[in-house]
Amino acid sequence: MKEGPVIASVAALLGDPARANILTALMDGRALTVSELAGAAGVTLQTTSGHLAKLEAANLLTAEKQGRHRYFRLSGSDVAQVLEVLMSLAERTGATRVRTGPKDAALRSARVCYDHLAGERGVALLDGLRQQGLLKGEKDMALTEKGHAFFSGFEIDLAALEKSRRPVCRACLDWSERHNHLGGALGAAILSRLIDKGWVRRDTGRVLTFTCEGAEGFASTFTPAQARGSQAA
Amino acid sequence: MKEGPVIASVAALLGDPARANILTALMDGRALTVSELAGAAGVTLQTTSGHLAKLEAANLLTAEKQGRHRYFRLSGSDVAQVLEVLMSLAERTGATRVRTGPKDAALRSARVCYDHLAGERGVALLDGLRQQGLLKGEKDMALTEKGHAFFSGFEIDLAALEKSRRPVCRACLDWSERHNHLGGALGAAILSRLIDKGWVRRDTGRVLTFTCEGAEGFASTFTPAQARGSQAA
DNA sequence: TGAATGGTTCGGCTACAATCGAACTATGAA
DNA sequence: TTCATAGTTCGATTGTAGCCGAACCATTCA
Repeated sequence: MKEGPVIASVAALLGDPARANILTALMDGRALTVSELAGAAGVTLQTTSGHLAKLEAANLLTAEKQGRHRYFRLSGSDVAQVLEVLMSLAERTGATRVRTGPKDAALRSARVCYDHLAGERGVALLDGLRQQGLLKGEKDMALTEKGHAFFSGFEIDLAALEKSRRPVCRACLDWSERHNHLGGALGAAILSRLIDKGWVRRDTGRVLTFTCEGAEGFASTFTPAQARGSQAA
Repeated sequence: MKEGPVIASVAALLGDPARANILTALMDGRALTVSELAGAAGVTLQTTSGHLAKLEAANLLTAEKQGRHRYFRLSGSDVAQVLEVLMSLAERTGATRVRTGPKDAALRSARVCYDHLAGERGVALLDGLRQQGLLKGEKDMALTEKGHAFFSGFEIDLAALEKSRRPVCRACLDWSERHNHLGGALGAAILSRLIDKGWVRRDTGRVLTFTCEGAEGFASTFTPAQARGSQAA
């Protein structure tokens, strides 16, 4: 049978510190150049190039060339999900060190997971959508009629989303919260809309910052009145 | 920040072939001795001992001594879940080689994931419970009243399950099916009940075999009439 | 054209970690 | 007691993979 080695090869790829840094740097879903990744990984350009070749060969990353740059991104949100699950395990087993710098708190509050919102806010978003009856289902979720109406009001082009081969709604396990948040095409669309509206700002790394009116708007839009009470700054 | 290394250390543990074999051998939730694991890993006893020490230090395994044996088991079902997710990714990215021996098909049909039912049957079980309105919710699922009644009829002591600190219902991503199946205390209890009733037999490894009347009983109990049609042998 | 920037390839160095033989401890059986 | 089985510890070996310096392509800009 030998199924062990199957997971071993991919796990070994994630097991090198430099590569792990590269992958987590890409968890925000953006595409980065080799030099940027070299900076994130803390190794030289040559070394980074070698790592990227391996990751690409294993289909964990995809590359595209633009001018004299090569941009790398995760090959799919499932890669990001594996990373989140691993962080979750690492935390449970206490492999976690130092603990909670100031940035850590920000990460727990709101961060980008590949291309959608994660952290407390991400979980709150999904819960809110469910409580308002806009979304139904468990793993393969779907929008209700009410949900369709809601999102056209929110200026999201659902028809376009449904055309792509990417699932519209997808549950994604949240590393810090241990609940699901909303991924998929809709999750991505919501985040980009939040940014467009100026509700959310993208900091360096994966941290997302809610503006003042953004926090209010978010809460009143997605978090129904009865569900409030635990909304940190 | 350096969060990369956090996942790197645990991923590196999973990345060694011998250790990966050890862990997958333990995925059926049973506790195995050092010698048994040495056999599964294909290395000598000394080497195995070293690996086990590392895995235990990282809290991925727990050990207990019994006479002159030492039994190792996964430290929790979350470890099993990480392994399943990794397999899932390995399959998607095509790290999978040779493909589908006869045993592979059996594994896809029904296998044990830590201590509960996985594979086609596992997914069917969860779907069936939902369709019959016995279970509700998405990630943190819960039994409905109807569900409570149903399982006392099935001779499962729910009160006992609820006393343990382990969650009663837990969604667990299925490696082969890419859907959820039912883990948690209830998932474990159901599987052990299925075995007690003689509906399911545990083969070597993780394969589960349904007896003839077991397959019938399972279908009529958990799979409501309208959901049938795709039940392989 | 030449210069500068972004990436890749090559070769050699280094370090680490997996492995096993052999010696040692502990439990149980005769 | 003595023997046998289960497991650990130690030391030495080995292989491999990460790393970087240096040289080499490729693209853009002047």
